[in-house]
Amino acid sequence: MIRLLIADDQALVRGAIAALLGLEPDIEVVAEVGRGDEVLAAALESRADVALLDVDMPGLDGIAAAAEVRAAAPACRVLMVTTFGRPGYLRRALQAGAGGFVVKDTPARQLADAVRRIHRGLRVVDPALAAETLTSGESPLTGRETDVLRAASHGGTVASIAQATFLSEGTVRNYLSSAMGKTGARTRAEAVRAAEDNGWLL
Amino acid sequence: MIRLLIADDQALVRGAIAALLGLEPDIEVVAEVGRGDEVLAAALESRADVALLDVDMPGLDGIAAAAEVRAAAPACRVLMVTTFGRPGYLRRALQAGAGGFVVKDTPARQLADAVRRIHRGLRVVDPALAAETLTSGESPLTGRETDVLRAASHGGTVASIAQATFLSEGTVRNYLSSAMGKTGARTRAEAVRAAEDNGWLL
DNA sequence: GCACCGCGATGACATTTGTCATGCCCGATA
DNA sequence: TATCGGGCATGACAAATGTCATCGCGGTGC
Repeated sequence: MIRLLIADDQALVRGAIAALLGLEPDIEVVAEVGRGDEVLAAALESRADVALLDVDMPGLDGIAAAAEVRAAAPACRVLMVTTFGRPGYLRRALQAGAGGFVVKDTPARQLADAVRRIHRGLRVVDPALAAETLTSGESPLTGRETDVLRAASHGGTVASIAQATFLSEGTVRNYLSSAMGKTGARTRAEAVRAAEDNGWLL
Repeated sequence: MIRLLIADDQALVRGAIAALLGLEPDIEVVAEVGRGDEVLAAALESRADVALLDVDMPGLDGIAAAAEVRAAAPACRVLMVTTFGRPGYLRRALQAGAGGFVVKDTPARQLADAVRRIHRGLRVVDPALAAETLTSGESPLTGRETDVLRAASHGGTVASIAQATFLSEGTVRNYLSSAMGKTGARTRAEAVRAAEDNGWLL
């Protein structure tokens, strides 16, 4: 019997996945949570064998939650599930100790198999996403560039970004410019979008 | 027996919801599709009583699909499901003939009840979202303002927006400026975000 | 008919943004 | 140690963006 923990912020999806996997004879759903910062406690208390974690969650994102689980409950393996197949997500999830990574538009019947593979210690990675990750490479953005771009992602002015990052306005413009160069964007908004699509802002 | 059609672009979610509702004794899932432009044909062919439609789908968005279904298969009632509780979505969904509207973070067990209510011709609307919709009001944006803002939502320059909308650059700047005024935004990107959050760009 | 309103357009203007040359600091390397 | 390179920071300058006043056109409604 595989003891499974499910973490997803959308209650409907969480419950539906629980119902789907609950139909499997060898899987038992022992915990369901809707926030990243509740994952670890639930994993410990329920003694789950496998944790199915969504990347986008309030409180703590799924990748950080995966790292927590791997550190404090090494017996519990992690399978990440996400809506967005972003190269950077896959890379960081695996670095955080996740055993697998699937996107939400994979066929439903494959999910149970993925859980079983993870439980046996095997790796499960979407092949297309893996290829994309390998070709896209790691983030070319430097630390401050990432900070500034993340601050810019809400759409504010340079002045507000400068305040948020404790930098001079000129410096902010500089980092934005350099980030735009590296992403091939002609606009700040394009750069933000490109970086988000690659998962470089986490 | 309620004959149910499920439309959602994420195969995993679609399958999981099918599994969840398939457990109900009085519900039978008779069709599953992953694109908006496949909804109508599937509804007709499967003679579904209720269509469960996600808003975000490729091909044709769920609201347009709902209008199609109501026009060509009036016997099939529509329940919209969405990730984002945007005021404008609810308004337009109901105008398109949907009988109900639920967000994906409602508890899973309520979904079956919602389907039954819809089947009986009742209305199902998330109360919090309804309140937000009523207070936020209809879109204050004029047609062209919406067009320009939508074209701007990808982050391009004024020149590219002008090309895409067949307008002069000055005119584009004017519409952007006026949209920014109406949304209370200080930046084009902020205006885009505000309009998206309200569902005004659909 | 006439006022009104949304749409499309223009040009001038002040601000904001993006680009560039430059300098500092620190760690790596010859 | 001397030098090099990369990340970090700044200010000046050019280009783009946002703002404003104004105009003509075509419907709508009184």
